[in-house]
Amino acid sequence: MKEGPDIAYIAALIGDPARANMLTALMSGKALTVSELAEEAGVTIQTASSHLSRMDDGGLLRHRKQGRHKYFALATDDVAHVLEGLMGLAAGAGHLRKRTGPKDEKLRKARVCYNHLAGDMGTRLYDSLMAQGYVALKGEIVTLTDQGAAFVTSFGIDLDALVRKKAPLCRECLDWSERRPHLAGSLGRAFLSRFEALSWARRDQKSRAVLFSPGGDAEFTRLFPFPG
Amino acid sequence: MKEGPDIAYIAALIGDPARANMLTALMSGKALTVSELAEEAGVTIQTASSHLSRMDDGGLLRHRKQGRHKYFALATDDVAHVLEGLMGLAAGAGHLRKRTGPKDEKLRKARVCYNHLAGDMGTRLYDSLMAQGYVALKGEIVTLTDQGAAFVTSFGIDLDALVRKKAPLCRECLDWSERRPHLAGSLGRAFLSRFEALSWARRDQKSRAVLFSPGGDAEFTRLFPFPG
DNA sequence: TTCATGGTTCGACCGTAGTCGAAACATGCA
DNA sequence: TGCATGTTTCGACTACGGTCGAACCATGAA
Repeated sequence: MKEGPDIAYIAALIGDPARANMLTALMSGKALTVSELAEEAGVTIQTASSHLSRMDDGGLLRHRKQGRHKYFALATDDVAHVLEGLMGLAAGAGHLRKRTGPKDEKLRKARVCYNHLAGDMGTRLYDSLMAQGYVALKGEIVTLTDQGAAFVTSFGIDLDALVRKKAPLCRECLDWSERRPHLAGSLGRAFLSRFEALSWARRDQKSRAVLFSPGGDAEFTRLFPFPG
Repeated sequence: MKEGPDIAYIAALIGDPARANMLTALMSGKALTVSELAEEAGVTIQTASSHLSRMDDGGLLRHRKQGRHKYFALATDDVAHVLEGLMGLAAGAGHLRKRTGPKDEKLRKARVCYNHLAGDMGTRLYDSLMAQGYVALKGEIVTLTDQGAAFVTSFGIDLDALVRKKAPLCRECLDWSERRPHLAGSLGRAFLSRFEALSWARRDQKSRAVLFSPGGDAEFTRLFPFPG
């Protein structure tokens, strides 16, 4: 009857609690097995299997078979982007699944958004890179400046390796807790990896939280000062 | 059990066909009455009323009572943004509600995205403004340059009036058909209004399509040339 | 006041889709 | 080959929620 894409189909796919739990778990960026996702969603393996194949068909997920395991991950960054947007709407409407607690506090400070850093520290990183002239918006695309390239390399990121990949280097991603953009793309991912390699931060095993050590926090603030 | 916002609640709200139809209709940016939306969704007025109040509670809509009419609109630009993202996923997965036809062609060329111009011409406008240095990305925000301000004013847009409003002047919005950003925000809205005022284009009454006249198309291309 | 129109509430019906148990299938290991 | 583990398929149950008819409420016009 109507024109345009069938948004109800996709939204309904996301709109089931069990599936939403799995998708949220996959926002960690890690590929997870059917059993792990069943556990996350609080549902038996059979139902999880059914849900996962439907989301796969719907283009939300991609999978990789490895021996007798089947690993699922979000299909694209776009999917993660939409999920983050939905989180923003849900948070804005005051529909948190759990009232704000200590865990929530950590998530707002720093967390993994698919594969890059989000939350307060994510937006601070982005703002600081902008303010120092390391990244700039050229045309519709966020680009790394010459100074930025030098900085990134000196920071220990193998820029050439990133450039060789097809994936876009820089992208904006809207943060649900800060309601401002932060850095995504392969560079965003590289920054997070580098923070972990330097032992500035480590990922919480049980949630999306990224835990900075006191020393790491200090180094981070030194290198990425507030723009104002 | 899980941390974070309840995305299933919001997604399920969008995921019902009747509600999705109403939301899609509201992407035109026009405020519509209960009866009109019932018509759009192909459902009786009672059920429409129920759906609308639920979406209102969920923060997706806002409403305004006017006499015995009740007008509904999307609550914020963020909602429109997420809907556009969902359309992108649905289109990417090949789930169009109707197979591509002549109407679809027009939508891809130029359409209304909430209140601003989207589709091929929307992204062309944005790219051209960027390339000519009229807008630039400063920090995390898209800003109008001094030259841009002069241009906009000379084009007949009352910039002072826009600035006086609280709403952000420029924003990016991701286009589902082009898969690239275009200009949103109050300036995006103002451009579309100006195109209509100049009779370069008019809105299709029955769809989200924006129909450019041959003359309007030529003027548009002259003023907003391809960046390449 | 009376009437017409737009919207809401109530109650009942019904179908879809989420759920799980059981059994089959697949893969790796000994 | 046999066994253990991971995943899928099948079938049946159930409940949640979308739907509508009917009656009720609200507003504006005559």
